[in-house]
Amino acid sequence: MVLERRLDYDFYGHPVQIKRRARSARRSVMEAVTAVLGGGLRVGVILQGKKVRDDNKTLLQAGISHDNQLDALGFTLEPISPQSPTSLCAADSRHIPTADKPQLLPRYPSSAAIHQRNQSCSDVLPEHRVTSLGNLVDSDHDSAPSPVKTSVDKRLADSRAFVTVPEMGMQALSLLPVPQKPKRPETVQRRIRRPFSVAEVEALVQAVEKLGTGRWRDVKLRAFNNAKHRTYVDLKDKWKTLVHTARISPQQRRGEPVPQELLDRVLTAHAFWSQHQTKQQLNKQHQQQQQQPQTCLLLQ
DNA sequence: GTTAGGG
DNA sequence: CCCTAAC
Repeated sequence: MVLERRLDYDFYGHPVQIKRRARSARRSVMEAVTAVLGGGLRVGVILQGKKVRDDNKTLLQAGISHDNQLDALGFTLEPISPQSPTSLCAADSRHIPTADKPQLLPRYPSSAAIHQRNQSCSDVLPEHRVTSLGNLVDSDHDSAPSPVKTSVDKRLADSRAFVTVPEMGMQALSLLPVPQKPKRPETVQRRIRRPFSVAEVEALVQAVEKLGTGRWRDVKLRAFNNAKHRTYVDLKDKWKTLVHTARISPQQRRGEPVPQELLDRVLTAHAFWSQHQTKQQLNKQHQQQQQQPQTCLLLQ
């Protein structure tokens, strides 16, 4: 179910169409609601007098029986704790400057979100050197400054309002109008961009040369086990761009130049493992074709 | 949770 | 980087 389409932008400011599905819906709703309320409130859900904290838990897990009517639905509006680290890192301001007043619209609607995303709040990374061929890429200085753990226990005490809506059923609630166009859909926290250093590229190339292009989990564990901000998906993506970079003319490349020697190794490894994958697929097909007659014989 | 690709 | 269908 495609909920909406919004304009996003890639690194170079080119508009990109992104399909947003149910998984992203909750973030959007939270942003819209908080925007309407002025950005100074957080929204909690209350069912049958019990506060629903963990969205991943079922109502039953939250201690709420399901055999009752969902007529005891309510919500809380609480001020965001002033202790919450609402400050943003410098690298976070990627959005186009407008007349908006960011101070009135905190990027983080909840402290939980802050804890999830704080990792991205480190600034430009200092360059680090490769010391050995093993786990050369570490992330000690990459990891973001540890956030201040705000106590969430006093949130209930800070509640300013508690409203129940017994008349409103689930259906009506789901139809509550949501602002069609939040001022800045871009408010969805996105990981800060962290260009791969030459050292990282070196580590990636060496790992792929050894493991191939279909085991990114292992590549991550092998060469980026200490780089928390580099997921195996990131490594897969980086390899893709490396192959592309190696194929285009040096004049078209941007960013910190990658030594040609590395790019050559990229192409070599890419070619090698491509054939490797093709061979394996052929073997697979041959095995299947050879098994077919056997099963036929067995059936006869 | 991983892989693999398009966006 | 993000998003997600497939596995």
